[in-house]
Amino acid sequence: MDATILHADLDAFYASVEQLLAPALRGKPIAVGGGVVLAASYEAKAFGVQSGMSGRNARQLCPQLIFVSGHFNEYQRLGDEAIQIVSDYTPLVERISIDEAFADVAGCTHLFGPPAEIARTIRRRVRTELGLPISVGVARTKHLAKIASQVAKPDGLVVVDPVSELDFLHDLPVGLMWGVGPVTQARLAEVEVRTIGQLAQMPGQSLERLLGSAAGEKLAALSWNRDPREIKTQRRARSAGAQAALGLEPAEQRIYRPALRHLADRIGTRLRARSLSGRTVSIRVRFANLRAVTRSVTFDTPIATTIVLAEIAEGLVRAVLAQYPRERKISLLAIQVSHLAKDESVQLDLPLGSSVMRGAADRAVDTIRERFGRESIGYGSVVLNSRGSVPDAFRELAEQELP
DNA sequence: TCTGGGGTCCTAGGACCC
DNA sequence: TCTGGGGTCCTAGGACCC
Repeated sequence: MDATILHADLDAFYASVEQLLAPALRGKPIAVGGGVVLAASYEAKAFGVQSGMSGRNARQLCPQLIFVSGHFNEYQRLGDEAIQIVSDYTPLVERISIDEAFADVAGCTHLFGPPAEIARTIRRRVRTELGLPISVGVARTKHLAKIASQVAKPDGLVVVDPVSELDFLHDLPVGLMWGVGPVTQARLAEVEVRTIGQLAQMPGQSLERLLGSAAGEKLAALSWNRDPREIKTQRRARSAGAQAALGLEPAEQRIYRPALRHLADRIGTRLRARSLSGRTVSIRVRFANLRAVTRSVTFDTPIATTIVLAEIAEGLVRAVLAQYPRERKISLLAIQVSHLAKDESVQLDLPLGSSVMRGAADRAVDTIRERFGRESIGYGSVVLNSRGSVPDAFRELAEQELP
């Protein structure tokens, strides 16, 4: 089998877009965001600045760091255009996020040349047409292609020849593997496993004892480059959620009620726009000490109505707070809706009643927003504009396309 | 290094059914 | 009164990814 899987990944995407838009920022350490670093340029990463980090910490690591507020619409547009360039060569494209996609070019090499040639063309076009650096990995499997693009960064191309796959793979650190994060890495380090080759040498049983059966089995297979995953052009959303960091607020109804309504509103709008609804509603409450508790309920009938979602969530939050009476402050609230299903005939067979009225009210709000914008009507963002909050535009970028 | 917001998948225990 | 085994679903928590 040939190496026909490409993994294309825009480098330090948000930061690169900012440097593209403002040439004065090129070559300088910059961070998108303010209170929180949403993205960092390579120059900033060299100082240890990472996304997710608080702005204060980032500034400590890199005093000359330049903060810029994001051009979120540009991220969406340029991300779409980059993926479009990949799609010019094959319909088998699996978009992973705004700035990253897999592609299988097996069926189009007769038109465009060998995979490595296609990868070079994509990189050249993204550079000349969009002005952005993109790294590409080419290999026989998705996992290896993804690792290859990481190794290729920044602004590089790595092609893994099928005859030397294991030579390439086995010297690399385990942290490059899909599914190995800080916890797994630490557990492996305890048994002196640091490279993928060392992982491959571990007996399957001890690996499964260390990491659990699913993870152990998966990593064992990946370490020998056995990756059964195929390119999925369509993926089905399994949940939709929203969360808000509150800074630190009293655990009182006047705080959590409007916050939950706002979150329920965000989720409800997205679900209804796709005719989706979900049977399970989960909430998450994080206390002052960052300990988080989740509660969920599952119903026979699916839900997508804002006010129903909000009321269920509020009930769950109240139950949590009653269970932890000593926790007087909360730092985060979240709602998730899962067990999603497409609504075929939403209200048709429901008896007339309050839920129908509520659904109608939601659709009216949805319509008004389509016409006049999201801010024109709805639940105020009362508590949500406090310290830790992030622009709505950024949230929208993070949302997965619901099918 | 105490950190935002969007997700996916896995595990372990318990309820319940056959 | 004590006892099996398999399967499915739900819940709570956690690891991981971008």
